[in-house]
Amino acid sequence: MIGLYEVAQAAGVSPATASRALHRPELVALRTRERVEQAAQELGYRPNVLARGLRTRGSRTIGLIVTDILNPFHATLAKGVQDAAEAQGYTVLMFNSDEQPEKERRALETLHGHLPQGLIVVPTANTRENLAIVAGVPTVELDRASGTEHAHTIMVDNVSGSHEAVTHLIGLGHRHIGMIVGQQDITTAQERLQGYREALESAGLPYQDALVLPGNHREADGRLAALRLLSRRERPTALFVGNNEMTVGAVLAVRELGLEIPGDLSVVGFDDSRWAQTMSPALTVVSQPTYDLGQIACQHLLGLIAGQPLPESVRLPTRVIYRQSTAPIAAVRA
Amino acid sequence: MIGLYEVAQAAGVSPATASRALHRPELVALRTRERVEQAAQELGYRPNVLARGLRTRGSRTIGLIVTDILNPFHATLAKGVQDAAEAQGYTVLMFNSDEQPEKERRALETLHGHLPQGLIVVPTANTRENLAIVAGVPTVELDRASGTEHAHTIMVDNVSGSHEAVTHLIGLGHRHIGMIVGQQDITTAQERLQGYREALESAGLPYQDALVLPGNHREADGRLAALRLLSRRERPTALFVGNNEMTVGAVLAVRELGLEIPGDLSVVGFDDSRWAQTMSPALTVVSQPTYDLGQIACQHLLGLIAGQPLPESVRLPTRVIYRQSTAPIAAVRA
DNA sequence: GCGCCGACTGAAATCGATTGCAGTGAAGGG
DNA sequence: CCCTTCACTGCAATCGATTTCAGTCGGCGC
Repeated sequence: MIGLYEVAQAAGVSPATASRALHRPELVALRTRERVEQAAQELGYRPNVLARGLRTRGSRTIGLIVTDILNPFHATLAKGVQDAAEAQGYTVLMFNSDEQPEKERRALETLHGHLPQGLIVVPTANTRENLAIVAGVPTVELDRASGTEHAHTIMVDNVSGSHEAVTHLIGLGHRHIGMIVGQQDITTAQERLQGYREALESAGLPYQDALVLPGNHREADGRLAALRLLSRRERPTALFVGNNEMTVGAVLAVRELGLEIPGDLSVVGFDDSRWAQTMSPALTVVSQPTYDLGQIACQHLLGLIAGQPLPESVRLPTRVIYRQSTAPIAAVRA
Repeated sequence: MIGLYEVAQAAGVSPATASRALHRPELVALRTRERVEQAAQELGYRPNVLARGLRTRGSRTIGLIVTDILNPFHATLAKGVQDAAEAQGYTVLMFNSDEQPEKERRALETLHGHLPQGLIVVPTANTRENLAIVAGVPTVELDRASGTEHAHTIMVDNVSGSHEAVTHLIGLGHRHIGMIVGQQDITTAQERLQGYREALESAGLPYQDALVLPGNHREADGRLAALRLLSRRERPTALFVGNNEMTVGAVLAVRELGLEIPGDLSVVGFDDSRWAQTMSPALTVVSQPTYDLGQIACQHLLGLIAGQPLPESVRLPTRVIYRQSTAPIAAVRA
């Protein structure tokens, strides 16, 4: 392994000078610096991040914990974070919590040993307690809030997105609008439900508990919830699903039941995806600036690390994309 | 920060003994060990991975470079690798090359500084040269081969999968079978094309260059290639697409042209996905044991690190999943 | 009772990079 | 011509964990 020592030898200086030449150029004579730089170049010197991190307590590493890398939403977040980190010379240590607080805890413990300079986490139900493990490390919560006081959060405007989507359905004449929503221990699910309720309220429609079914964020849950909801005597004419995975399940359930979209049922999903774009009919969705969310979270974190004053909460806008899965209720009645 | 020193103090021993107590228990008296363990527990001691890695040159870290984390295939590989690594107490440093040799090189350089104990890479076109950066580090090539001599590779049986898929189409009576295939600088693309050729040959059908169009692995390329192929005077009656992303593009192109699947055209894709399962009609595909591929690659690598003798090349089987996107040609003629 | 063995423990070196402090030499001012 | 100053460089300590080597101490055999 080529170490600083070898470079120093080759350049005929001490390791101390070599070190300075490479990252504090102003402290070293020009000629010396050039010799060192050339030696480093020729030998293919790469600093040992471990040694440097140990000494400076600054590993130029940040941690990222997402809940499910197989979910394209999270994969996109991760890419946003990574790209932003790489642009600033930071390395990302990524972990999956699979939505399990216990796995999240283990990930945080592992991470802690790597002395990360910052942390981005998509919280699970227990994140507030788990974060104690990395107390003192600048942290940004992404997509959801853990409830920790004064935590920095980067989220989207779930309430508005949800509100707009449901208002759209109401505008099409729908009065019985079902919702499949995530567990209420997660802020995104709470907020999306809130948007649904507020939209109904704005339109003077009653909120019916029976039309709202919870699911555990995954496809299978979405399918079961949709099957139940659509088997009711008085079937909803529209369905709003609170996340991307459950939307897939819900659409499959609709097909199983032999219902036509949007003829028998209008459907709106939360979070756009290639699947939503290419299924037929293409799905109307509340889209989120997912990649930006990741990038901004990372930039925000790097700002925190640098000690910049930053707002505690950032909300990015959501936007409804109108496609072919929603239609006026008239079509149904006809 | 709680270091080994603090633990040692609390237990009334030297750091040396504390260190041994925690990971070489047989060298320490039982009572001492218990005191140290309890102290570590109470103080919430977590070893500093940097210091340990520096000293032992074994960071219990492996590197992973995939070409596109947004591609569910790669995300699944990554998850397989991560799960296997975590099970053995290894941490994964993941990078994206975005199919760009230059980004791959940078990733390798960064990785090198982290002294990984092993490396798993999905090669790009230049990997053979780039790997010089981490010479000496046990490396496993995943999904593709870089061409490096004596490299360890974990791949699927592309030739068979491709062969079986095309033979299936031939069996349905298809004689003009188009193929959209990746750039030939990547082994998977070469092998899939080879399977296509061999299947034709086995059936005594001629290979027609004009029916095979290359694409750069992405959706847009698949779409363009399909548009070209399907606009020919003598339109193919079946289409075999060599990877998942291009398949999406191809299917979109088919829709644009107003063709029915499988009525006007049978389609087979390579690599299963949720999209393939839920599009209508559901897509016939050559499926790969993607998650296993990642897991096995990781286990293989950990085996190499441990110095086990292992075969240089591992091939996992592919399997054709017959769904609704393929039909007898009779239906077309009728 | 003496000596030896073995089980444990601790001091100190080590990994590689960084950095406070001190030292060197040359230049410049008086 | 001497002293100060400043630019530059090197020594050595440091980060935290591991590991070699050299003890220490009790116990056991003879």
